[in-house]
Amino acid sequence: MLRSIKGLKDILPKQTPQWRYMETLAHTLAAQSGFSEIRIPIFESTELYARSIGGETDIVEKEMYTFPDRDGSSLTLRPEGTAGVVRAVLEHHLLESPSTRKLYYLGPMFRHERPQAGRYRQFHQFGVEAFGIEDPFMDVEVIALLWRFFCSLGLKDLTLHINSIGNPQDREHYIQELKRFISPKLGGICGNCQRRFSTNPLRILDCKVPICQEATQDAPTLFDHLSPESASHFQRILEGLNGIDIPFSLNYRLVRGLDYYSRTTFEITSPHLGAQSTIGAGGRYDGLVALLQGPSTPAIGFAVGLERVALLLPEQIASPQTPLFFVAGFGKEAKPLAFKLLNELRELGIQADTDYKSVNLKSLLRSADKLGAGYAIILGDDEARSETAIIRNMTTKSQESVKLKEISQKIQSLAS
RNA sequence: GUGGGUGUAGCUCAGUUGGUUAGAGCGCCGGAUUGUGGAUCCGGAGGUCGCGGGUUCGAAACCCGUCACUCACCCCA
Repeated sequence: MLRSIKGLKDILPKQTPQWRYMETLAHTLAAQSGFSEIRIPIFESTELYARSIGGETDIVEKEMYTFPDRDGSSLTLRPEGTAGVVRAVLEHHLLESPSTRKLYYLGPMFRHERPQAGRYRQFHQFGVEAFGIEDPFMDVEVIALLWRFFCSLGLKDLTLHINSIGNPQDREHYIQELKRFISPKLGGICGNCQRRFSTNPLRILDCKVPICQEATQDAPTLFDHLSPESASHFQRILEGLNGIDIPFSLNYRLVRGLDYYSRTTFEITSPHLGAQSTIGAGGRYDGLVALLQGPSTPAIGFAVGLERVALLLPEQIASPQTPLFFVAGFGKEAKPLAFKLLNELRELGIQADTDYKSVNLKSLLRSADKLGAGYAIILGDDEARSETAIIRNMTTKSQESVKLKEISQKIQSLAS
């Protein structure tokens, strides 16, 4: 049997109502907060991602779907949304107008990772980006939007983790300090962390191996090495969150995996998921626009992993529906008339269906029942001869005979 | 990339220390008075037991390999 590609998932009819629910809410809440939708391509030049995400990161080193175009240039399926948005913003001069400085997107991303609960090779993100504002209230606004999105979906037991990783200079100083601290303990930490010591020392802080956690227990914190500007910026964000009653957990060990992050970083986790418990995360990336040869522009954003959110949603999403009219036409004479009626109902905007597989009244009504029809329109040869049809209410079982000429009008009044 | 777990009907799963026609529930189709659904009862269809090899008189079961799925490491949304 032909199967889908590893790590790619079909979203089946049973699940699509959940997805529509999430997507609708994303559009609504983003628009409420003044974000405009942007739709960017699904692949870009490899260089864009390599430069913005960082050449040393796992994403760029081993997770990108990279392929040559016909002319030999290297293209990559987008592994995240921010880089493409920044590229588009610069290409179309969107920073010039206040109305296009706050953007959001929704769509699939691609990373070649080993699939796992809540981790797929094609996954969907809802993300926002706000450009040009350094004010801490902007950080709070973005976090508040993320928080509101999850609360509106009814998600429970969430934790907002927040930290400031400072500006690049702060981090440089801190990394030196951290290395000095860990250096004498190097023999006593896990092999992974020994490797990280030279590649990405910050990551040692959030290693889950007990011996590493113990070794870094009294390590200096990045928080204590923030420049006065970064520290006060961060302080004002925390005050802002308190001011609007968003609970948070300070997590001095929260590091982000992409190179472009600076200062504020945050993530929201759920205890009901497996190892991949982060459902939304983001932070500032004040240096990225300039890195991509734009004007020096502060920016902040987040991304939500929609598959992970879907895992937390109840299976049944109640969607208010208009009643379904099931047209049960059978018999040589009646069937064409029934089809005509079916089509007419649809033209009128009424939800109507039938089942061509069922040939007698019994099986037609069974189908009507299985489809959850509110009414069945019974039209057999007897009715055809008298130019009538029977409207049967499937819940009350009451039914009445109606002239074909008047039936669509009658149905219209029942449908509303 | 590394490790663990699991592969039997459309779905969820039984299947005894290896033993002859591989089962159940749900779902699907049909019947129970000719043109009236759901409940009940009865019947039916549907399976190369993931695939390949081996052990054996005999393998769904044991062994080896392989593939797929899955969870975890890693990483991240």
